[in-house]
Amino acid sequence: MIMIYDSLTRTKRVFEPINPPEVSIYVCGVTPYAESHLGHARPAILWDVIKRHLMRRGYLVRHVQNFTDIDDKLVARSRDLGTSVSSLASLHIDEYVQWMNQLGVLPPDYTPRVTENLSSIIDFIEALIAQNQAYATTLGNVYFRVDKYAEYGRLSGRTSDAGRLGVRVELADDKENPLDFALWKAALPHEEYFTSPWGRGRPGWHIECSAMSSLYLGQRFDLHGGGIDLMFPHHENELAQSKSYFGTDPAGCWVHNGMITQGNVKMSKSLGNGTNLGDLLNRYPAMALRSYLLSVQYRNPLDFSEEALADWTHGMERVWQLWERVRNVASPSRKLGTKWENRLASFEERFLACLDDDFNTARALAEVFDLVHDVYRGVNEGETSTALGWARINLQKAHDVLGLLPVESDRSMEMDPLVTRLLTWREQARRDKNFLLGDEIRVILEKSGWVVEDRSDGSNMVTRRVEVQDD
RNA sequence: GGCGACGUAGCCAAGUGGUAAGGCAGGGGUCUGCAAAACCCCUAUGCCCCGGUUCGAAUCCGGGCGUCGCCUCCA
Repeated sequence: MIMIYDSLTRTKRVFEPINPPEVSIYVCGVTPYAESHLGHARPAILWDVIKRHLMRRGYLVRHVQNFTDIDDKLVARSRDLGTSVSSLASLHIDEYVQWMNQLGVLPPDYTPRVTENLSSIIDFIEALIAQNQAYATTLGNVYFRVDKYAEYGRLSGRTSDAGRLGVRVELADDKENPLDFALWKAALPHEEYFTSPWGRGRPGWHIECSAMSSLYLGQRFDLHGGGIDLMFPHHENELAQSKSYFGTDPAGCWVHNGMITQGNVKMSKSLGNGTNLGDLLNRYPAMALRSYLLSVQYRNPLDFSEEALADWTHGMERVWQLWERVRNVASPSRKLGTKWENRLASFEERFLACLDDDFNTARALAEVFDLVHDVYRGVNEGETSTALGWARINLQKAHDVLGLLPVESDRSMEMDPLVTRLLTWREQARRDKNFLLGDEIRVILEKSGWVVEDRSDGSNMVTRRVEVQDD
């Protein structure tokens, strides 16, 4: 039984898919007018975990995440840069896809772009006009008629009292009501445009999601995701559009993730205070970053600090170290009946139960650390092969859903031939008991970022040091 | 001003009525040529403050104080 918190009803409820065993998911993606920052990785990783967990629980998942590849910011920025909207969007989409790939995020089944779905969007708008739920103006704009939609404000908890809702809403000359929002915006003479029954222009921000979610998933789908900052106005408007058109709630459950802040200030592209993902991925193992974002329950805000990330990475290194030791060991063959073994045998049950409860990845990760502890308890009792066998099985199971073990791209730290030579030289020195020389070589390697650790069996392990940037 | 979150050890963070998960840092050990790593043990009589409900509250209710998000593009 999976429990999920629904932002619309503000309750945690048992998840019951509309059409089991299928689960349909629509997540609001990014507007690729600038580089993605850490905040964009949170929903991507969250939904990746949700998807993997649902699949582990036997569901067939269909996952759609859009790209808003046309909007005011893209138009403005591409003009500033002297490039086209589509090439600016493609640049940032490609980068986003590459970073998500590094973070182990499985690609959504569909990643529709607004510019590739204009006919569906225009059809949707025409239908709303036909229902008298929207109106076109002489300026070539089309607006949604909020007054005609009684439930406006249901999702965000705002009343449709214009005096409150419209305090800071920009008044447009051709709106009947300041609360009305654009479904189609007329292009200015110098702007890129698409043609429509209302003239040259582009879709409003919210209509794309109503059109594309229904196109790819149907009038009703199971889960709708996005950042909490999208709840109003974006999701409120989207709900209004879809409910008006179809007469039913589009989503069975609305799932909103909390914001990532830095120094308690929200990261945002417009503020320019976002921590660049590419930079972080260069300096930390991708799985450290991924698991760090999962170390806080998704609805809570996550205040990012480099120090916290570095601390978290140290903790994860213990898990990775155990994985290195067990990745090729055999499955346990004997049944001992000890307490630690029983816990190892029931690990997955507890692990999945954590995720069943509103995808509590923080608790699931705590189970992983407990798992490490239980394994060593077995090792310390002399039952090494049984304990390590369980470690391999359980770490793999945790990894399958959470994604936390090193991937090949992380391990691609090909050593410089010079580093290899130094290591060989140092080994010879140690064999000759020339520890003074050996230590000197270790210092040299450390200065160039390679940490050498000697093991008790005579071998050694070389790792690249995680660099914590000062300030 | 309206709507909504949150405040748990030095730091990060779970926990929605039953007597404080987990991680980092810190202290003490084991192991090691040394070092590091790894492993073991220890570390909040208390959960922002004040009242209340209850046999029992970090958890529920009321009132404070503080922080943040949304109301404008935003994951």
